[in-house]
Amino acid sequence: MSLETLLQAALFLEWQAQQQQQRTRDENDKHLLEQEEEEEEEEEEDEEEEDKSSAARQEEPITQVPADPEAPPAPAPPPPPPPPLSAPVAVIPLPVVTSSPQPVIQSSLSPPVVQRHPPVVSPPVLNKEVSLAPVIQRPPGTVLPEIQTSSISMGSPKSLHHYQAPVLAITHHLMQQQQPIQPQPAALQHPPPNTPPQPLNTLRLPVTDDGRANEQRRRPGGAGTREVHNKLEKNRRAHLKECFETLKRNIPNVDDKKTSNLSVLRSALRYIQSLKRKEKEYEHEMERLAREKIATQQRLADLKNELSQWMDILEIDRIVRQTVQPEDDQASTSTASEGEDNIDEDMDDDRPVNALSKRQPDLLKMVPLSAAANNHHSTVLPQHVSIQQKQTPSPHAQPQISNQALVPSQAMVPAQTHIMAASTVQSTVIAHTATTHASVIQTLNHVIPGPQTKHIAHIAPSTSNPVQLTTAAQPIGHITVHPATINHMTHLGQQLPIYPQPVAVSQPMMSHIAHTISHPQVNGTTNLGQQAVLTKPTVGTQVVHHPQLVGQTVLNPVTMVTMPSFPVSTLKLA
DNA sequence: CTGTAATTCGTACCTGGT
DNA sequence: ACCAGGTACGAATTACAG
Repeated sequence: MSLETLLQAALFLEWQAQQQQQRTRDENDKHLLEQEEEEEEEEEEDEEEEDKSSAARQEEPITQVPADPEAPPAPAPPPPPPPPLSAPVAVIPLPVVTSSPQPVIQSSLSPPVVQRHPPVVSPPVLNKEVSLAPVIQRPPGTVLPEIQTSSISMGSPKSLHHYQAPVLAITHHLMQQQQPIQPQPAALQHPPPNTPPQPLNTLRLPVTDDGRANEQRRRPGGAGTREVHNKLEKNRRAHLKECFETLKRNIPNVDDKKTSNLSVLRSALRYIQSLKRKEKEYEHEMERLAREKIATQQRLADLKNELSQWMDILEIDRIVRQTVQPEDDQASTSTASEGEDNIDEDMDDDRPVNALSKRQPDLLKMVPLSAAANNHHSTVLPQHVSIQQKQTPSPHAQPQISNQALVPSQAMVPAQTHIMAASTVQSTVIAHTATTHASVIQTLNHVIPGPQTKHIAHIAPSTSNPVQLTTAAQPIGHITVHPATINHMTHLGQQLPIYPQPVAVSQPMMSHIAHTISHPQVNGTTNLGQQAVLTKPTVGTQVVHHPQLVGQTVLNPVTMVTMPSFPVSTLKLA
């Protein structure tokens, strides 16, 4: 009794020790298992392909199996049940069962006993408790060597570490090794009564011959190697089982129960196929998104190009507008300044001319008539004036420039002059570029061309190189930009070079300018330069404050800057 | 409907062969 | 180390008698 208890206690302690070791190994093994899962999945793909074919094969056979002659073998087992005759076998264990001190080990050991030798314990009279009895009652003399051998074999880290088998499997195996001993006493006492159901294979040898079996087990290369082999095989099965469990855990929607290894493999196959389908779908989606991205980028590039082209067009328009502005400004200026009071102002504009012609016939004489006759612009100005004044319809066709530039009012703005119409709202500075300058001169030429109108004979600095206008008329007077004008201009562009020298302006022009710059809207008094001195023309410019314009906003102020040698003459007509 | 025997299925084990 | 054949067991299912 004491030896048995000591033996069981030792086994239990050993089991605990191994369990602790295994716990430490399991942590490391988890990583390996995870790696193995991947390997297994790959393997399973191959296996499953075979399974598919085999499954298809098996499914058919399954239905056919009942008809197969294999059915007879199944009924063959019935013979085994009949042999329940070994009642005496159970007689011995019975007293021992009551003395079994540790039922825990009994429960773990009991199944193998029944498995290994069902014929021996098979008698229906005996319950499992009866069959358990031999386990506890095994003779110590035989058990100890078994434990030693088993413990040695189990102690080898090679086998344990190799398969990472669960502790239970190992311990179970360890205890199973004790089992062959159990039947031995029974076998010794009771020769195998039911040999027919279980064929006389090698398993019988250790059972039947106690001493010889032990010798064979210990004998290298003999039957003793079977134990080691069984153990390794058991570890292998345990490993395989662990892998299946791991695989099962990684498959979604798989019942923990009712899942055989075969079903696990099938579900894994389905899962892998579904993953592959999803992968393809995602690849297609990525391709689509990539194409969409490329198309979007292309569209963006096109829009950028279009935008840049539009910017260029706008820039060109701006430049064109600036070049054309003088004409428009000139026209609009006159319109703005004379629009509302065109009746009166026009009369004023005309009157001075007439007055001028009357008062200073000499000046009129100075204007060459041939120039007026040859220059087609001579016909323009009257037309222009007539349009502005709305008094006399244009007898002749308007020149191209005047078509665009000479816009009398908003009501008469044609569709093609929308740019100028928009620009008339704000004050405009005629840029000081050469082209602008030329255009300014040209515009002035158009607007104030000839001697017939006697509006302007010459606008040019009074220096040695004056800018000669087409009319080549004698300067009527000199004008420098009024400080107010410059003041008004400076806020638009302070860096604009102000032409310091006086400019010769005809009387009507001077009158017009004087009228405009003296408008209450332009009331700057800052003296920006010594050159900015307004000198009244000698011809006597009339400065008229139109009552209707007082306090009103001039819609289209114009600033013209005149430069000397290339100069941009700035004349602000506010 | 219930209890029991028979059957099936899945799993574990042993063993020999490769 | 792996595999296949054979064996055995437990659980679940099915068939059947009472």
